[in-house]
Amino acid sequence: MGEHTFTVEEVAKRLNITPRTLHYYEEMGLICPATRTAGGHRLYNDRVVEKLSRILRMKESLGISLQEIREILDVEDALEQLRVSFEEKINIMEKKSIVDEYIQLLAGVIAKIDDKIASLNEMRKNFAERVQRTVDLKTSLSNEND
Amino acid sequence: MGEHTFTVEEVAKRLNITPRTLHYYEEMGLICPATRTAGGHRLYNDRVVEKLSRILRMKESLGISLQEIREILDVEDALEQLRVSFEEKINIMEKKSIVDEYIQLLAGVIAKIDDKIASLNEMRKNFAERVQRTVDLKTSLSNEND
DNA sequence: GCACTATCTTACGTTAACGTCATTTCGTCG
DNA sequence: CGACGAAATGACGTTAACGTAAGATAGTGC
Repeated sequence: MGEHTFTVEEVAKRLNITPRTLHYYEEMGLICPATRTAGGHRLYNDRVVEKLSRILRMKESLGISLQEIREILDVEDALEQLRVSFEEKINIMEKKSIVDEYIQLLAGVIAKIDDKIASLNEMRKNFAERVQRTVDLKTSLSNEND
Repeated sequence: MGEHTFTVEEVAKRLNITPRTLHYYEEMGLICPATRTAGGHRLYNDRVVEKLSRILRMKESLGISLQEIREILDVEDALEQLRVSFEEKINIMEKKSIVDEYIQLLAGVIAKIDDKIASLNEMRKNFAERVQRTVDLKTSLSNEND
């Protein structure tokens, strides 16, 4: 029952990026391969591919840096650790601090997303108006040869 | 009835950028100052400031390069020329070609905007769910000290 | 076992979008 | 008019996010 794994090239092709990008994201501490072959070749699984596609969406749509993405992922990982070892009696205040940090962070991200959506809607409207005026211009151009 | 003009620093402060950015955008052919003083100091007017804030919005919200922005602005300028000298009997086919090019270009931009908005909405939903789960976790943490 | 292609690691190269001097000239205010 | 803070014009520096090339292994099909 070994889960499905992918080579570097398979992942790259699937996400429409290059192997170099995978290496780079690993250098930056954003991801790490699920495992390696005896010879040292990287093997990824669905979980990592999912994470990667999230990273790419954040980068592309949200336009934030890999550094900022890393901060989000780091807190998420800490949170995951917290869920897994939930029963462990590590300092409760410390747990709460991680949770609060995450909520704060995401609140900021969501606010940013909302701003962006609002701005994009405005731009869309603006561009649509320009297109409309240009279509009108085109119409009047057609009536010019009479 | 000379229109209001602004110095480099005034514009920079107003748009929250640096003078260097203004110089750079001018180098790239994105803008040019309305006029200059006898001594060569740049003077901007409201029109240029408006254009600049559009450029910044495109860059920030749309996340496109200055190069792509320039292409849009170039076609807009050609279109403006066309409106101004509308009566001139320059080749009608040429006019139509400019108009069509602009409509094509903006259609692409608008499509991109729509994609982006859709993607951002998805991400927003995803993040909101994560926040919700984390808030739940926090609640269960509060019940831990009993 | 061998040929051939994919990967690995290391390291230097590249591009966009400015930042940061340095030097010189300009605008203006007492 | 003299000083002093902006502005101009080079020109080199910087950073993020990869690209690219090289030399050495690893994986794979026959």
